Amino acid sequence: MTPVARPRSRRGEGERLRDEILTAADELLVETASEDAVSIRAVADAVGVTPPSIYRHFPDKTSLLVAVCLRSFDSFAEVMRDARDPDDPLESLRALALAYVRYGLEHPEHYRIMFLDRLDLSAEQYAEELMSESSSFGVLIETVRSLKASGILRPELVAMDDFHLGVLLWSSVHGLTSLFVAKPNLPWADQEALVDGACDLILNGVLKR
Amino acid sequence: MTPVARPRSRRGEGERLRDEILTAADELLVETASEDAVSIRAVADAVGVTPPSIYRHFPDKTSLLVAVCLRSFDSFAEVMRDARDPDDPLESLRALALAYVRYGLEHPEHYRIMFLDRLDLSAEQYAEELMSESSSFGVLIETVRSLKASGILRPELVAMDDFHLGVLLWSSVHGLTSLFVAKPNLPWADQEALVDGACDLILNGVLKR
DNA sequence: TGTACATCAGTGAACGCGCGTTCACTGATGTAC
DNA sequence: TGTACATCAGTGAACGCGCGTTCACTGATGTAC
Repeated sequence: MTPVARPRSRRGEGERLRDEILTAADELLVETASEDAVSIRAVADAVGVTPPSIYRHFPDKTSLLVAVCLRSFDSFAEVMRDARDPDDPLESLRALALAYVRYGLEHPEHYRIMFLDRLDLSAEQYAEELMSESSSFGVLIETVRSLKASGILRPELVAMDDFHLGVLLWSSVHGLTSLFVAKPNLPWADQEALVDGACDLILNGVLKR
Repeated sequence: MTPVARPRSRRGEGERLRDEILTAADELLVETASEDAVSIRAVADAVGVTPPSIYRHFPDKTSLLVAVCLRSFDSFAEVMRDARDPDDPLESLRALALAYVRYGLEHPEHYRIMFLDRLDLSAEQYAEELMSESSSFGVLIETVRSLKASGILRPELVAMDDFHLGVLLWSSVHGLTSLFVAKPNLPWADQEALVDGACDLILNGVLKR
């Protein structure tokens, strides 16, 4: 509402606005806790620019949201990379699981657009995301390989495709996280204990007898 | 668009419209595969009635959606009740898991409004839903109790709160299901194999060594 | 060094749309006398 | 048996809103000569 003074970018620095738009969209998402509140007009307002300016950088609203989503993937992947323990694959798995759930609880709106909402990337975009070593899934796959190599996994799992096993582990933590994020009114009682329980369940399901 | 002829209900049968509204909203949800398409106006149109008529039966749009959601809970619970095997708790667990994922894949829009979307019931509504023996969660809890009684579970799990253990099992299948439903473009390769893998993981995590 | 000009970042006004919701109403139907 | 009337199911028209998007434009800025 209150117009923000924003100086026009210098010639050749037009791309700066693109970044400001993404940042504003992201902040809007977090502050309003609602994807619906991230409208072209609201973003333009937040940046201090008129709506048509957005179209100079994004062909339509969906592209803007996808860009916000890709940004989230990056920051989420960074959290995952920081969480892993390169020396101990089992410890790494546990640490990743805990960091994963924590990220969801601390950034519910980001978690939503990445993993819960209707907003779906193209198969190609996903393929690229999954293949990248530095992506969150890449970090998981790396851990899967270390686990296999360490010889502590059940043999059926060692024989399993990396991607396949990665998805199973992912979905195990995603289940609890997405329920927490999507249905905060459910009487969870003790979320932390549930997370611990989920970790134990995964580890017990995964380790050799 | 084409006006549907709908005769006015007789005196005292006004409640019939309420049912027609819910059915129309449900069909709209399924046909358009989009919660956004379920607007007061679209529902009124589908029933063959003017928008203000909706307000005779629902105070606002959210109440209508909640009613649709509660209906979904009922039909989903019926599927779960039919899936269980009263004689074999372990078989029951596996059957529930398979039926659960299948339901999600076959009714993605219902799955969405029940477990993925922003639409959140009140804590009281959830408590009632969870407490009911005939609800889907009630069926799960019943299976949890049989499992505990059968003596095949790991002792830590037997010591665990029923609700707690129920949530863990629930979240295990919800993880995969919600990913399938929310992100159909992800290159899943073989969904069925993943479901089998998830079941095995759960059973291995849950059974005595 | 000065100036004409192309380029570029952004504007202002408007488009048509569908939405949730409110309001005063109408007209068929069952009921009381 | 006939009629006045209250009730009830639903209507018609309108409200104000915010949305995505398009269009022709403006005016500052760097550059070529």
